[in-house]
Amino acid sequence: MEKAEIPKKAIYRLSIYQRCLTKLHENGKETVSSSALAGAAGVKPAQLRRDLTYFGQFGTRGLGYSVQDLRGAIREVLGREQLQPVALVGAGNLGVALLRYRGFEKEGFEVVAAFDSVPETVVSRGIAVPVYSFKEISPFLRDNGVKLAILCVPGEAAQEVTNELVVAGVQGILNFSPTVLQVPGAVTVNNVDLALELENLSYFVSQGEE
Amino acid sequence: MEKAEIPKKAIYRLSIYQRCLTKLHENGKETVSSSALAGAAGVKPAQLRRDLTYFGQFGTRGLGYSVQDLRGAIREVLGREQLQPVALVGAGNLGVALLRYRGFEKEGFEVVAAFDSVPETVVSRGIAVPVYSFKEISPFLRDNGVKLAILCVPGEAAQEVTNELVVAGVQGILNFSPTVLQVPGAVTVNNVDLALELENLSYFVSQGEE
DNA sequence: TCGTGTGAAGACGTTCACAGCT
DNA sequence: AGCTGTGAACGTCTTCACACGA
Repeated sequence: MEKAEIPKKAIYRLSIYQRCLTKLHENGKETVSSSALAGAAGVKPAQLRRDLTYFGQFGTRGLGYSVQDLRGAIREVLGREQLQPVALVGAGNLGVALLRYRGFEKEGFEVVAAFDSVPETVVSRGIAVPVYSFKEISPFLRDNGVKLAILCVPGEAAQEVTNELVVAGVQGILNFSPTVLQVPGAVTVNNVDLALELENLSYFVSQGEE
Repeated sequence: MEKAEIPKKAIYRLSIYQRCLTKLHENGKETVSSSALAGAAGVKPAQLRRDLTYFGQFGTRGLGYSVQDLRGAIREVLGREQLQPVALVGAGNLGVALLRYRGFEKEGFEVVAAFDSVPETVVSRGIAVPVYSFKEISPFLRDNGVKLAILCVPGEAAQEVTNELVVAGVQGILNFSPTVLQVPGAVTVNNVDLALELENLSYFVSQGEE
């Protein structure tokens, strides 16, 4: 992997650029300048150009970028060429909430299965996804080539379940549990910690009072 | 505000340190060294010490930190001395999911009200929080001194609703909508973008295949 | 001339390494 | 002796400013 020098934040911004490009595309725009696109994405033009050059040269000097082409290029970089299957592990309060939410599917991810330690207890109202026991994790993920997992188990169980996911071949984990996960270098963990985010806001709110 | 030089990431780490301290406290530990606490939090000892010195001196040289005292100090820094009321705006799929989740309350935040453009349509099963119309946002938030909001409206409505929240005195917004919000400098926005996180993982997963 | 691509500078955050207190 | 607190070095990301091509 010779791309070690790409900032992780740049990958996030790539997704944002893509959204903006989609909007431009829907509005019939065919080309866009770095300043226009950067403005829409909430970054500086130089940053946008730098981010893109991590992956190649996509623009035409004096003209800008082709909305169509750039969109395709970013999609390819992000590995979103084909639909990615996702497993959801831990169908407790938050897990079921996310299953009901289904916002992932709109964005091109398919939650193909859910797993819970006690699958029978999962209230299945409004859930279109099958719920299996933890025992099925390894065989199912392997057989279906699932490489992405959404982890919503309680903090105490998180590491243990994670180990199982890693053995089953999962390479990316979206971790909603309040636990710092230990994983091999080849596995990526993105943490979404709702309590942490609120606590963080709390700090800035109390700042303002002084 | 003379604390402009504190990295935002440091505030997040503070929350993590606090969780570790709580665990240590429950285990009856009275003091802890920077290396032990840093290990539990998944950071380097020097980073932990640096983070703490942004806010003062809490340790004893040759000895370490008092678990109890440090916990109190961090709590104070984070502005978590008293219960913070939170409003949830946008009771669609995700909004209702989060109301059902109730994981915030465990961590000391109270969701005091929800708002929706069509409050009548909100399925109230399992929701203990009153749902009001958007019109009520300003008076309610003002009267109840709510300074934190969780925003779960669709992307198109996000900026408009945000403006209203800002006028109503909200200073911190946890934004689940896929929109880059424009807010005055005194307002903090933390973005939680589930699709973005999955897309990001998708990049790293496809990296591994090459 | 216009806007991209990029070397160089700058800002920011992290880590080192050790001075200094207990 | 042990561990914190911190100046200084380092690495990383961002921004500038301009050369270069369309």
